[in-house]
Amino acid sequence: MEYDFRKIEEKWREDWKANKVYKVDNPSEGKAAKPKFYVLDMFPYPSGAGLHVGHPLGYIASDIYSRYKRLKGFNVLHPMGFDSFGLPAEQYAIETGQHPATTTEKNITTFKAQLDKIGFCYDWEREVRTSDASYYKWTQWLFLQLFNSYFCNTQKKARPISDLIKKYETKGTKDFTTTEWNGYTKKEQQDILMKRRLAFSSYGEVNWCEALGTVLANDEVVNGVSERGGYPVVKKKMRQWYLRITSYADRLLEGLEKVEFSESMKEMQRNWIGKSEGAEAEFRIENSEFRINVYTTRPDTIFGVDFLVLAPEHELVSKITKDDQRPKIDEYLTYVKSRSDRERMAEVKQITGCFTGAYALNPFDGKQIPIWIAEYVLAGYGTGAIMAVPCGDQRDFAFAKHFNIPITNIIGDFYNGEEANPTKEATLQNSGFLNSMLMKDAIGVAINKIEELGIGKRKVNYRMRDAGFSRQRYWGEPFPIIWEDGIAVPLNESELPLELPFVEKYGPGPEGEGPLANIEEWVNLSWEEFLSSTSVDLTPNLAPPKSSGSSTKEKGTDSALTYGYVNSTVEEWRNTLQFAKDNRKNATEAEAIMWEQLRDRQVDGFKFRRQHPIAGYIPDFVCLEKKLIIEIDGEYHNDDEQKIFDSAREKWLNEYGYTLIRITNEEIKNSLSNSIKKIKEELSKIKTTEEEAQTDSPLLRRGVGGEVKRETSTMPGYAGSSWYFLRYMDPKNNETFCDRSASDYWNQVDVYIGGTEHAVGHLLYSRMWTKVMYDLNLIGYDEPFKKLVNQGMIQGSSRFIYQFLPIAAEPGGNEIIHQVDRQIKPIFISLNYFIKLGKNEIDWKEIFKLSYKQENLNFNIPEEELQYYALAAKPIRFRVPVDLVDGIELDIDEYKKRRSEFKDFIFLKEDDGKFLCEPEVEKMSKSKYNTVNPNDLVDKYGADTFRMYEMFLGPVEQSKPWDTKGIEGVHRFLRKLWRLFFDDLKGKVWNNDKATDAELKLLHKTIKKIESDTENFSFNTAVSAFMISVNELSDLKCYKKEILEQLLILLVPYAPHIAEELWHQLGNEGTILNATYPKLEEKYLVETSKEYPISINGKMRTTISMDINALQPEVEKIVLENDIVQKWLEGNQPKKIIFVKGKMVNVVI
RNA sequence: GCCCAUGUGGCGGAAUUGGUAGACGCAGCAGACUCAAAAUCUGCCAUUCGCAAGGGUGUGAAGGUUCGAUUCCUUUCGUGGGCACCA
Repeated sequence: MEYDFRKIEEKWREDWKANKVYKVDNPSEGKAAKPKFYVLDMFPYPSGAGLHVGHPLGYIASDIYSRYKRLKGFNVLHPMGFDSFGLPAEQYAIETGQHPATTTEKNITTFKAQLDKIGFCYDWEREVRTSDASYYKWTQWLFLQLFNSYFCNTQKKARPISDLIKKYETKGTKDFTTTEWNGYTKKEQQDILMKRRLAFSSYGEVNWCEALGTVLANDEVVNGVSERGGYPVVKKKMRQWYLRITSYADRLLEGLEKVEFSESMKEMQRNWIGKSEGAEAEFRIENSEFRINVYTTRPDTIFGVDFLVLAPEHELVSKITKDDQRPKIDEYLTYVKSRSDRERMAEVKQITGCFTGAYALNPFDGKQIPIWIAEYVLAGYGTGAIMAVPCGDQRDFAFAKHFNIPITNIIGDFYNGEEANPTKEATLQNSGFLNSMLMKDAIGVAINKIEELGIGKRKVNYRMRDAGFSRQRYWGEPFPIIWEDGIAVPLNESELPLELPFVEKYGPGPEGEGPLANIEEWVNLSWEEFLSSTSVDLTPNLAPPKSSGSSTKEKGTDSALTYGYVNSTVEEWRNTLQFAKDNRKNATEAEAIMWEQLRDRQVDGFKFRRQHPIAGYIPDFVCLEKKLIIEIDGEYHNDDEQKIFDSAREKWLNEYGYTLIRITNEEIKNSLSNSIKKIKEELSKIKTTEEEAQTDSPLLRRGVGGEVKRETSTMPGYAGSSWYFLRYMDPKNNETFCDRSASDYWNQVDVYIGGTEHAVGHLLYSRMWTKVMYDLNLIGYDEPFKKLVNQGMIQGSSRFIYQFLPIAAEPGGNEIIHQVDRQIKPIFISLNYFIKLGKNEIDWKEIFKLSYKQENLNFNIPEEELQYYALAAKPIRFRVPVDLVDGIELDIDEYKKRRSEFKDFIFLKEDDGKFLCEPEVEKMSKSKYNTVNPNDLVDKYGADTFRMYEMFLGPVEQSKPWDTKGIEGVHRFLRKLWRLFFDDLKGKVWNNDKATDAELKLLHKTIKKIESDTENFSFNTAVSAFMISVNELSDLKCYKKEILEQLLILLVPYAPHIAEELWHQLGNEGTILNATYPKLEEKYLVETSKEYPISINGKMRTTISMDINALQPEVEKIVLENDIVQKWLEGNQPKKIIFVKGKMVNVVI
């Protein structure tokens, strides 16, 4: 019986699928739950190119670990999904017109088929896709949680924005009083709140390309022009959404202490957050009331300040520049403006700057300090101004030298005049009250002094900025936001998901807006949407007003059924709002008196609004919390006809839960207190639930008329990936993003596997979201990933060949005098000729001659003509597809078949007839012709071989170039394993014999090694341990079920198919995945003797077998009797004998 | 410029806390089986001197600590990745 891996693997894949062996259940209530374990891969972006061998590396590692944990008795969650929103699909759509949803769907199908072939244990019922409306509904919902939250600086956590509003309304802040707050317009209030929301809108600079009419990502801009087309790109201010991740800077730093990430990963995140502690200090400017605030981490060096530098954009620049310096400053400012950020960053060597003519005064000794501006100081960091200490900072030093600014030395011998020394260990000199202090001690002293003098304060600074959260693109989550007269109004939860509308064209909208801006009917809400998104019915009365003359008051004119304003279009609703506005200006005397009593929460703290439309009706006063309406009635209400209207209106209001009380003009004028008392009584009578009490005005949601339109940008790629790990726990829930019981059970991701490229982006954002969700009590933990394993990148191994096109040139000149000459054929040269050329060991003339000779062609070009060709000879480098290369040898015939234009070219081969390519390691990518498709390898060797080979390549964390060569070895191993069970000739060889001690020792040695290697993600050494084990079992001719069965269980995580097959061949029922992991029995591993290495002066010379329990005296005796040791001693006594029990012996001579 | 990682045979890579450098595999060489090939099996395989026994040299380079260093320290060079001229 042969190892027919194709049949076996297909059989078991189908069996596993049919029996749902990978289905993972959340624990049902009351049932005792197994311990959980959550293994997560970074889900892929389903690109059109499909998987290449680099992708599965991490997936195989996580699959092995998941299966291992399952065998160890855990309930393992190991899901997979797709990060399916993103730019490539949109670009592809622009190029081909295919809708991103279509191509994405297609790509996912390909990905899934590829993944399934490798035999991963995903429970596909838990698959998530970020571009599915059922998924992004919750991305939008979470965005609204961010939008509706603020960061409380005292509690250091997110809290509902309503808490902040309450505070503003009742207590005020240091910036405004309660009265001021209540007096602000809604727009003003919302603008203030926007400055605190965790998801907020603000203006920011983007890369704007006028020619393409679009905003570009940083990597789409190359050297100041667009990558596509090379059009100029400028900075443009646009309204953008941001996440206030800076508020979480400290907690993101602290959180790193309690997660298992690699040190380098933590370091990268720390650098990104860039926390620095220092001080802000004020420098007075000579003869001026202005002061410059600088931020410094080294206040100890303050006596070494020789100049100040402002960022060119600093607001004080124009104010302090002296007249005689102004032309120069202006010139410099023009220069800086012409330079892109990229240029300002790129040219490190070039020192530029300009003196303002103004001087600052050192706050401690009053020394005059010249003030400069320079582009190396950035406006966005710190205060945009620095104090320059040339003896301690290399950049400041270079600047001082360049502009001949005298340098003060405050560190004595530590400064050599040649370069700056940023030490903190020097003893300070020339430093006033800090003299003779150690710099690192002086930092604190200096800060204290600064604070004491009131010229500054201790300050913590962060490099990290708030995260841009909007993209002017189509293929992303639409924002659940409607703009109403410049106010961002969130959608109701019931309106989610806000689905991405279908479009035909993906081009940018007007003014750099995203493609969604082109869809008018989507941007401008329809009346139905407008209605459905409000919290009350706005159309109680659809009948139109009779005539324009008499219908501006609420009194109807023709029938009892007409009692309100008509709202059947957005336009009409705006009219109603306008009427309400007008009404407020034309209050009656009684209304005015009453308003003075009701405003500003004077009545028992309840908020009243006046002339505030409730649907098609505008009451005089309304308290929305209690749904209490107060009408101030004039005499016409005594009119019979009006009474009909009034009672009909009241009935309608009652239906909507409103209470109405009427007070006449006279009552107010005669007895105001009675009227108020009446209102108070009514207020206390009405019982409202907490929820009702918090209901916002329906108008808060739908503006005060004017412009109403949807947000047209979409969310960035990391929106969906910031929380997907939670959705896997409860993927189908339509009531909530993830049920709390599910997130409590599965808890944190125990092991997260993925590449380092996400070190600062995705990992920081998802950590932030998790913290927000935790603060808002949506989940029970504030770090998403307990342990992170970084898989290395599998690089491609490209192959290059060199071509020589014979183009003749005039001697001494570059001008080409002949194009391709018919007489000389184009030539490809094998690698060694190229190397020889580089070393001038051969020249082109010889290459020509050799090539012709190789092809048996007559070479008849005169020598004097030949030199023209040689002069112009420059080899052209070509990539060749790696699948045509064996090692570095190119299959010329196949290559000529594929590239027919080369069929008549000469390929100059090596002496042994081989044509060699130049290898180079690069990123694996389709465009570099160096991708290897896992499917091809699975077809050829099987999934088990492929899995084990990927692991065998080296440590998971390490980057390495792909090389298919070694896969044979792993395949041989599996076949050798198979032969322990079945022999090609003899058939079944496994038996039920009792295992010997030696065999059991081998088994348990293997268990120990495999278990610890798997636990430590050292899969490459585990594979080699399997090989050793199988080799030894073969040598022992051990075909015993007792041993082999255990070995199979160890092997399941690595090679699940063959393990399952042999498990069943041994007569077992049910999947091997439900087997129990072998238990290590130390007793089989006990050794009695040890082969000690014997070193002479640290150099190993021989080994001696000794009792494991032997002690120093007997060991010394045995060792000294040894012939080899004797020889080295040459009759002398050793100086010392070092004996480490169980390790080694070293004889020192 | 700064930060992180990394450097071991022809190749991928092994080597608990400092304790036999090169496990395992690939490639290569020699041999067995075979009409032959495939498959399989056996042996050799860092380098150098030597017939051998046995030595010398070897973990990017140079120093250091140590009885002993691939491992720890200092300096330095190369490669890969990240960044922000970040005060």
